[in-house]
Amino acid sequence: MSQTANKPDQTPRDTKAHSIAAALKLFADKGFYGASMDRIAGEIGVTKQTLIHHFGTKEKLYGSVLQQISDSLMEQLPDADGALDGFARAISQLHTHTLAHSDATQLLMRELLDNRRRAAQAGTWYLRPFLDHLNALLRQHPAWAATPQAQSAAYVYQLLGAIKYFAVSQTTLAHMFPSDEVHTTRAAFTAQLMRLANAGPAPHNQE
Amino acid sequence: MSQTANKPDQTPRDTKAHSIAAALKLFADKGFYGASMDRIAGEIGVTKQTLIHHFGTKEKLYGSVLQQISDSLMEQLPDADGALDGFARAISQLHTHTLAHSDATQLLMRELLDNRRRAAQAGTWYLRPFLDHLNALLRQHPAWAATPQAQSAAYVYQLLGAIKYFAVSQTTLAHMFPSDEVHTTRAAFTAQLMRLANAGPAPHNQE
DNA sequence: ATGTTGATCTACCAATTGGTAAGCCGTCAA
DNA sequence: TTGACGGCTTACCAATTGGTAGATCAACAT
Repeated sequence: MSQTANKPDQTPRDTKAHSIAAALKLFADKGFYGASMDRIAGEIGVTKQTLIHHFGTKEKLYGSVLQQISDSLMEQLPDADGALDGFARAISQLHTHTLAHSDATQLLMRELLDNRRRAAQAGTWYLRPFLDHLNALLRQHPAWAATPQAQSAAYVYQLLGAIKYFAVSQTTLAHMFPSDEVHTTRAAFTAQLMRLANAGPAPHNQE
Repeated sequence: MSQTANKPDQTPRDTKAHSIAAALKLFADKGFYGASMDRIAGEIGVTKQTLIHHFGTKEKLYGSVLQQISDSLMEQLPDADGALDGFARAISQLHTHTLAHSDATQLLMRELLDNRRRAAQAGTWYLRPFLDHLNALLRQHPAWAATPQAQSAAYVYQLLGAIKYFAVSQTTLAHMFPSDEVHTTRAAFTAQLMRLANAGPAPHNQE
């Protein structure tokens, strides 16, 4: 901070990437309204106007963050020609290794909460490509494709549900009960839930 | 709007209740930062200063909202001397009939996301009494009390998880896949998950 | 040298934020 | 009647919000 005027000491082009990273962290931490342009810019040592220069508006910056998350998820999706076992395992790992521990998860949860308002009425539902791709993948697996839309919806339901379910409970529980036993129990329950999710669509059951 | 000066046309004392109701709705919809005092006040036809007069500060208004939710949940908790079956069913109904469809759920989800920051550092974790009570209840049920803290934590984990899991997925899925099949599948999966939750702490399993 | 372009800055701006100060006006007890 | 009090108001306030306008500076092609 407090440079003379310009700062050629760092690669100029990755300011955009730095901005998105900082915005991701702050949006995830404080939400859309809670994170100000000044704060985000200050986090990477530039002024708010630099962000505006690169992204135009706050909404578009937010959109860029979500877009990057969506792209990242897309890249991690397994190929369509893989076996069902490998496919399920890849999805599971995508969740366990990426979604469960990242700021992106927190932001996605916030986005899902705000979804109906901002994303829907703005006409841009950034996770759509990811979900469509997932849908297309599932459609090619006969074992899941009895009713393609329903199956993919159910799967997305489980996936997104798991994202929220795991991530929030993790921090919340750790705050409420700083004990190791909690994690043991949680791990067991998690395993059971994953088994349930991997078992495919829910069968009929009484009551 | 545009009254002369006072407005004795409505009971004066329930302005506080109206304020909390309006604040609940707006906080749930837009989050803490997204809901302004002016907006909340305008929603019930008073000025922002009226809210400040009653609650002191925005944080305290937010706290009052959470407090009321917590109290409401407390009231719906079953008695400690009931049978385990009835207890589990009461909790299940508390979720199904109250939490799954209310603004309170949305607000609680936001609160859980913000929890670490605001509630924790402010020293007021408003759900604490509710959780403590739930903990005490579970402690009195030997079937659950092998490791009381872990069991209650696991149960709270399931309960809070279910809150988020159901509510968010409901609106999100409905937006993504406006189909009836989705709800059918979801209902079946929900039933299975509830069965799992009602079965008590997760047993060990391979992998 | 000379333009051009793009990244960044320093001013500003109107609007909105949460909050203070002081007063008005009913109700109700004395 | 009087006076205290609580509910609610109209001013204000400093700070912060997202965003605009214009200038500076480096890089790079001509």
